[in-house]
Amino acid sequence: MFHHIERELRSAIAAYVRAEFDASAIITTEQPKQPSFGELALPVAFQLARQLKRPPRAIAEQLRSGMPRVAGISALEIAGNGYLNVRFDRGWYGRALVDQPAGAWIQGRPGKTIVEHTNINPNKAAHIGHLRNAILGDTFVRMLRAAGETVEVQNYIDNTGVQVADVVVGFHFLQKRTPAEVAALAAEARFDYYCWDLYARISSYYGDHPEAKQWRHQTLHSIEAGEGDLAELGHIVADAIVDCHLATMLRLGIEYDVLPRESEILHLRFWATAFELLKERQAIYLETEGKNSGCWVMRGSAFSTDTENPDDKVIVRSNGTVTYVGKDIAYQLWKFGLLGKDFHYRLLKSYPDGHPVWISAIEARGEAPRFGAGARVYNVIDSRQSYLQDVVVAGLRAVGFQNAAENSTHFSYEMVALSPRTCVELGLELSEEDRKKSHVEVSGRKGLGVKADDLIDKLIATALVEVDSRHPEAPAEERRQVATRIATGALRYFMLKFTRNSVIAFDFQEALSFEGETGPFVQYSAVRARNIIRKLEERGGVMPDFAAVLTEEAMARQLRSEDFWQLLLAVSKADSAIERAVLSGEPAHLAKYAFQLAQSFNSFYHEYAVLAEEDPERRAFLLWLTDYFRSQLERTLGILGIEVPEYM
RNA sequence: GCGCCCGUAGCUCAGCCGGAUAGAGCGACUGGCUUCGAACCAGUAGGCCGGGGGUUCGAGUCCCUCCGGGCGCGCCA
Repeated sequence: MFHHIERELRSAIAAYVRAEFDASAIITTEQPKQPSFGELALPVAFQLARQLKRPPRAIAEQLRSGMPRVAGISALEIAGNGYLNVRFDRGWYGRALVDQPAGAWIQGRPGKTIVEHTNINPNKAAHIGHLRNAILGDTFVRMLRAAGETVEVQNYIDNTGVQVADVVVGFHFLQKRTPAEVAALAAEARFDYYCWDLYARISSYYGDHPEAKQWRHQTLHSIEAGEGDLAELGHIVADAIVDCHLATMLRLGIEYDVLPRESEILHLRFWATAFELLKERQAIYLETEGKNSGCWVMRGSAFSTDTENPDDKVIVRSNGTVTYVGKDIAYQLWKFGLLGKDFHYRLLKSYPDGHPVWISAIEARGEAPRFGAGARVYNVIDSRQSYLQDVVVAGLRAVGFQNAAENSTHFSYEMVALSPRTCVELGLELSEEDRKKSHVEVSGRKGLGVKADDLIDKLIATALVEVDSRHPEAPAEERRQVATRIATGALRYFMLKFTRNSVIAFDFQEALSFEGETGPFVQYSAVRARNIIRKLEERGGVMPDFAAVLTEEAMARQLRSEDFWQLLLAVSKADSAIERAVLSGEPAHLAKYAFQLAQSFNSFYHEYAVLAEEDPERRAFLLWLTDYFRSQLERTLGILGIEVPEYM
C-alpha cells in the first residue's frame, strides 16, 4: 500500500511538473529525516530550481497549492527551504490495509532467471565460507521468487578437478585403499570430515615430496579418461561428498533444482562445441609469437580495464588442453541455451518436502524438466574470482552474444575469514603477523577453517541450553526442534546482516549470540505476536471481524496514536523493502528491515497490553495490528529462509 | 607495477539515485520482570565519516590526490 501511494504520487507530480512548468524531473521520494515530518519527502523543488531559475521554496509552494489530490494523501507541507513533505490519510490507509493486506505489485521479469550458487568442490566438508555463498544465493533466490520471478537454482559440481584428484591420491597412493574399501568408508557418517583431514594431509605431503605431484597428474588423467580404479575412486568420493553437502545445506533449508557436473561437460564435449564457436567468431586466435606462442588466446583488450597493455588470456594451452576459463565460457553459453547442446539428466533424489533435485547424466533417465536456457544468469561467486568472471562475460560478447553478456551477473561477495580470537579457540597457531591482523583467511589445503556442520551443531547446542532452561516441561524432541530453528535462524541472519562486499571476520562469540541484531531477536518478536493470538484463543476468545469493526473512521481514531501509526507504517513497508533489496541485490537490506520491524514491535509489545485492553474498538485494532505485523514479519523471514519456532 | 574492494562511535557494521540535526548492535554506565514470558524494553556517554583538494544551492555519498588495509593479476582450478 505504501508502495502504491508512492507510485501514484510520483506519477501525479511528474504529470503536473510537465504541464505546469514544461519541465521534466525524475521524481524521487525519500524517507523524511524525522517521523514528525510526515510519511514521504520530495526534494523535487530543488531539482527544478536550477532548471527554472526560481527559488525552490516558491516552486514547492506552487506544487503544494496546485497539485491535484492523490488518494490516501491528506496534506502536503513545505519544510526547510523547499522540501515538500507528504502526510498520509491515516484512516484511509489503515482501512486499505484491512481490505488488502499484501501488495498486488508482484510482477517479475519475463523468462527464467538462473541462479548458480554453492559450487563446492566435492572433496571435503563444507566450511563457513561456503555457507556465506549458499545462504546469500538461496536468499537471493527467495527474493527473486517473492518478486514474482521464475528461478532455477543450479549448483555446479566440479567432480573432475584437482581437489577431488588430491583426495583420490590420498586414498590410493598414501593409504593404498581399493575402491571397495573407500566405498565402505563413504557409506559411514561424516565421510566429508574424513576427507577434510585427508585433503590437508595430502596437501602437506606434496610440500615435503614435490615428486608426488606426479600422482596428481596421473589421477587427473584417469579421471578425465573415465577409466580405471582412480576414476572409480573419483566418482565414489565426489558422489558421496555431494550427498554430504546437500544434507548440510538442507539443514539450512537450502535446496537445488539441478546439479550440472563437470564430468558430463567433458563427456558430452561441451568445450569442443564452444571452441568451434569461439574460433569461428574470431573471439580467440592462435598466438604465433611471444610467451603465449602456440596457445589460443583472448585479447586482453576484450575484458581488461588496464588500457595500457592488458595481458591476453590463454584459453587453450599449447599442449591443446583447455583452461578453466575456457570451460566456464562453454558452461555459461549452456546456461543461456546458446551452446546448441544439453545435458542428459536423472533424478538424484527428492527432498522431504517433495521437491526433486536432478543431476546431469550421460544418458537420459526419467522425464526431466528443461534446464538452462535462462534469460538471465546470476553466478554467486566470491569476489576473488571477478577477473575470471570478467573474462567469461567478455567471451560471450566476443562470440556476439551481447544480450547474454549483459544479462550475466557476477553476484559477488567478500570472503569469510576468521577472527584471531576464534583461531585461538580452534587451537590454531598464529604467526606474529596474523595475530595483529583483524582477520585470518581460511585455507582448505591447510585444513584451517570452521566446518559448516560443526558450527550448526554448536549453535543448536547453545540454543538448546536456553530452550531447556525456559521450557523444561516440553518434550525433548520438541525442544530440539525449537533449538534447531533458532540455531539456523541465527546462522542465516548472521551471514545476511553484512552487505556483500564486506569481509566477515567470523567470530564464534559473535555468531553464537542470540541477542541484539540477530536472527533469534527477530524470531522472538514473531513468537510474541503469535503468543498474543494464541493466548486469546486459549482464553476462549476469538478474533473480531476486522472488516466490520475497523471502518475508516475507527482506523482514523486509533491511528491518532503516533505509536500505532509508526508501527503500522513500518509493517506496511514490507513490499517496498523486498523490492529495494531485489533492486540493489542486497539481501542485507531485507535482513535489516526485518530487524527494525522486530524492534518496533517489541517496543509496542512492551508498552501496550493487547489482551487486557477494555475498549472493544481499540482491542480489535490492536489485535489486527498484531496479526498484520505477524503476517508481514513471517513473510519477510520466509524470504530470508528463517523459520519461526513454536515458542522461545 | 596494474586492477578491484574497504577505511563512519572503544569493537562489529548500516547509511537507498547527492538532500533536513550521521544511525544500529555489541561493550560501558542508569533504570525496568505481578507472565500477552526480560532471547526484551526505556535512558546516558561515545563521531574532524582516514588526510587534503575540487564539483554542487547542498557531499559520509560524485571527481582528483595522498595515506593505511584486504584481495586479485599463471599455458593452477
